[in-house]
Amino acid sequence: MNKDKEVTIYDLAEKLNISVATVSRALKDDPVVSKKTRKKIYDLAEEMGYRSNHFARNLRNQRTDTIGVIVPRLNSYFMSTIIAGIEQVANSQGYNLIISQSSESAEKEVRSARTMFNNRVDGLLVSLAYDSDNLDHFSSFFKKDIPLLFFDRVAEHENVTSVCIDNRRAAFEATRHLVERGCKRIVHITARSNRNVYTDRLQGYRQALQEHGLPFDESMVMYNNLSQEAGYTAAAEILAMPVLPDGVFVANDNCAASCMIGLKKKGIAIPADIAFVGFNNDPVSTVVEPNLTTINYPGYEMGEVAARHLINHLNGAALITATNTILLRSELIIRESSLR
Amino acid sequence: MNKDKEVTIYDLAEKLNISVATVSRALKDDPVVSKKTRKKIYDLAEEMGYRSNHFARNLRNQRTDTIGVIVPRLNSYFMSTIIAGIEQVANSQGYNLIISQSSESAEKEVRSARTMFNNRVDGLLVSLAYDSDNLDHFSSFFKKDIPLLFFDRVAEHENVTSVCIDNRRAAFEATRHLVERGCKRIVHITARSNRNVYTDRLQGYRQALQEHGLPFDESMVMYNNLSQEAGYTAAAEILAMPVLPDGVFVANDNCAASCMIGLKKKGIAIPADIAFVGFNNDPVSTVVEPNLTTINYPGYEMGEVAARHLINHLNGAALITATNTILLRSELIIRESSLR
DNA sequence: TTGTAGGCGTTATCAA
DNA sequence: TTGATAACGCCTACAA
Repeated sequence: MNKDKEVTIYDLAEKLNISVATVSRALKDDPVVSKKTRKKIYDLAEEMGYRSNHFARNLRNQRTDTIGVIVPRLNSYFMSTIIAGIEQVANSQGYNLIISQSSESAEKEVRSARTMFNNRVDGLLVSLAYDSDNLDHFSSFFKKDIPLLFFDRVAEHENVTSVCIDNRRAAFEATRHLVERGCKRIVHITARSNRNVYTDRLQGYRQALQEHGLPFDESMVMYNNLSQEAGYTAAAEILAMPVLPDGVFVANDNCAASCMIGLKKKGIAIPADIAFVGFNNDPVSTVVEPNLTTINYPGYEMGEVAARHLINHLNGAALITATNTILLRSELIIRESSLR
Repeated sequence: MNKDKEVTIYDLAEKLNISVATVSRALKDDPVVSKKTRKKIYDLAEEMGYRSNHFARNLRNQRTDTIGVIVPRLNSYFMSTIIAGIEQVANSQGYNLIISQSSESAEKEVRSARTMFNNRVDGLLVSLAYDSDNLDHFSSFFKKDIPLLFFDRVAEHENVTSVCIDNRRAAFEATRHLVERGCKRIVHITARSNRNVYTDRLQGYRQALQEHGLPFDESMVMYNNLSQEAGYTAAAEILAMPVLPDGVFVANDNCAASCMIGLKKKGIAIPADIAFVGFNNDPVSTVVEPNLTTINYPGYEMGEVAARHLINHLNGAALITATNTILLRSELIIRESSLR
């Protein structure tokens, strides 16, 4: 057993006194190779510890069996659930994953895209950063017909399929639920961003108000980064309002939970004084008291669907450009935070 | 601009009437190439949309600039924080990440290891699965001197550096804290696993009891998978105990939080009746009421340290085999759940 | 400072 | 059914 040298098909061929071509064919289960030869080759390969060289193969084949993934942040329960779904599908189909995070910066997203491109990924899955406004950094992918797919944080582009939920509708239902529970002054806490997930939710919120004859008041929309800390700040801001709201719809559970806690500390009763609805169905939503009414966001499923769709395209089983948008089902989960 | 053909250094060389060798050198900023030529080459490369071919390069260089990462699960806040740290360092050093999850199954871990090996990762970062008991599946890495590093869920091996916290000591401090708060009957909830993180915590728990003259009672140790659901079940089990405990130390915040909630629903006052300490400092710990006393686990930092250490070794800046274990600092964060 | 040429390990084409 | 051989794109002695 040679310790410092890789075994190649040449070694196998030489030892068996056959050609590398035959070895190569046998290793790919080409039926044209006789059963006997094939077995001999497999056995020897096993014995000598042969492993195929991906680079040599990729160099020839012009494909990498690798899928690139770019996400805004890795460290959230929500995003990691999506990635788990992606990994599950990709791995079962023999694809590797290269993952990189844009840290919510358009600039870093550009760099990540370039890296992915240079690494010759077969396809790319992207959830866009807060502030990345144009898609020029993906043009190299379009030019080379490398399939691209957006998930969660998406954008319109003729060559790209988007996988997401109907954020407008989900927000509409969340807000309507509050209205039906008797709320008349509903605050919406969201992120200042042009990303679909936020603009759509804002739209759904507005629409629900409108359809129920409630006025839309720009001062009732609060913008922050939706972090836990931001939730506490938001609580303080709410308390400082001339007239307190009676409902709050937050675009993210973590922020909603800490906001609730901040208010409770100041003696506000939830849901009696102010009802709450969050978004995502994060683990915190069943820990905070009262448990948080929220939108169930199918993260794992979204990852699976995105990966499967891309891979189908890669295998020629489906044409990605034919699909514009895949909407996953989301639903309102009603818990105590809104039951008043 | 050719649309369907890759630009190679040959194309550049031909167009400029120089040799590929010069082009290759210029592209790597070899100082031996004259400034003028180098500029010409860079400009043309830019203009023609040249991108280096990683496979060809890897095929020559026998390295991939890729680090493999195997983790038990991707979808936890805790693990994704570590990965974010790894990504940050790896990316800044020009390394790519291939990530795969073992889903807590030794069998899948074996497969993942093989995939990583075949992908010729330059190094491997691993957090072991619950039940993977031997390290045979990494022997191919050892044979080829591919550096391997364990983090969080580690195991002893002469060729592997481990990055973790002092779980025994952290658990000791957590338990001691409960004792100092007057707890005499302390339950420990953990996972049934031989992984260091659990055995060490159990040991720390035992030691703290012992040093404070409290008896260790095997029936006070409850084993489950530390999930949120398991926390509710644990609450029921605690309520069914002949004598209620007055303190609970849980090896994971998520499980601790839901256990607290389960108990509270049945009228148990926390911390007055039963004090709680968790582990990890997960976001839920500041959402659950009362806020959970816990061990702050430096996940992001752990990811950074693990990645940096591996890369230093790869760059020849440090010898990985010389280091046995890197212990990160963890600390007890005292919140209301234990203040009685 | 630049050029020549061989080789990294595979696969596909053509011929036998 | 098998074999010989030319790419795939890059890097690096060695030579000039």
